[in-house]
Amino acid sequence: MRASALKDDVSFLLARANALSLSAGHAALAPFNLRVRSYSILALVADDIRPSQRDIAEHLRLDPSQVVSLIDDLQTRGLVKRDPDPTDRRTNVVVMTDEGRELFRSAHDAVRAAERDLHSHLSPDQRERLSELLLLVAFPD
Amino acid sequence: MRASALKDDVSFLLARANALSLSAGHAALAPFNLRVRSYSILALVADDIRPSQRDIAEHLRLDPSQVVSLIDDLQTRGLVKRDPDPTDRRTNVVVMTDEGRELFRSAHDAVRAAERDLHSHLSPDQRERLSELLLLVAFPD
DNA sequence: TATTGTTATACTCTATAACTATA
DNA sequence: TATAGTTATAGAGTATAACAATA
Repeated sequence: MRASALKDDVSFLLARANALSLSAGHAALAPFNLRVRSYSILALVADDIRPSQRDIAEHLRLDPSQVVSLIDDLQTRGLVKRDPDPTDRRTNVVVMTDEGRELFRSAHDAVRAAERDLHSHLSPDQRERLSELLLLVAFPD
Repeated sequence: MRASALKDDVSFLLARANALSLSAGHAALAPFNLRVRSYSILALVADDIRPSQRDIAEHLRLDPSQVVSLIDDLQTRGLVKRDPDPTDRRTNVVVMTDEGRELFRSAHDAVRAAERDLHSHLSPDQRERLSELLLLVAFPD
């Protein structure tokens, strides 16, 4: 069964690997009341890049309209806030609050632990190479 | 932006790579009136493994109840059919029809072409290694 | 008792179009 | 004329529980 036409199909392997990773991620994030997508936004904002909602949408491959409600939720919970961009009154810049930073730190640890667990059968070298190759595929530019 | 906390996060890269691959896949499959999931079922059935619906569900990480409606659709279109398993009257074995085989062949070509295009910036060696590593991650057993 | 396929339901995610305020 | 954010809506994907037939 493993040796089906799909087994050398990179798209299929990608889909299955991602499904496993998503499950593990959601399980790890549940205690923090975060989903993978809200966690990703926190991660993006955590670096003090001050991204606009548009930046977030593009980097996370989300529609701008989805970002609205995700940020709404995070803002309601006091984890991020919207700052007006002084140079363009149309755009909001998303920044992290102290509570957000703290929650993200714990969530980040949990995610890393889950990931380490999920890939425990890979050698450090294999993990490294996987990461490099995936970066190429995820950001082909 | 590319250099955010997420860039060395395998889960994130996996998610983004999969999103790109899904888009390309859906675009390639649209002319055949297939979605990625129905295509995957065809691919699994195409090898004459005669999988049960349960087998399909497990291998594709779908809930058995989802498989029902996917097979319903494919069967209505005459692409697959359900054969009773002689050794266990509870289970259906899913097999391909001639039309199904023919459609799958064309769809398979289209998917391969799209995939080749999507990974055209990788060397053959990199593609090979990516495939091997993903197989390890997708099937950790 | 446990398992296969099935039905039903609710929730999340994804995709699209249209609107407003700014540029 | 184009872009950022927003609202609304519909469709696809996901998760769960319960049931009949069979093992």
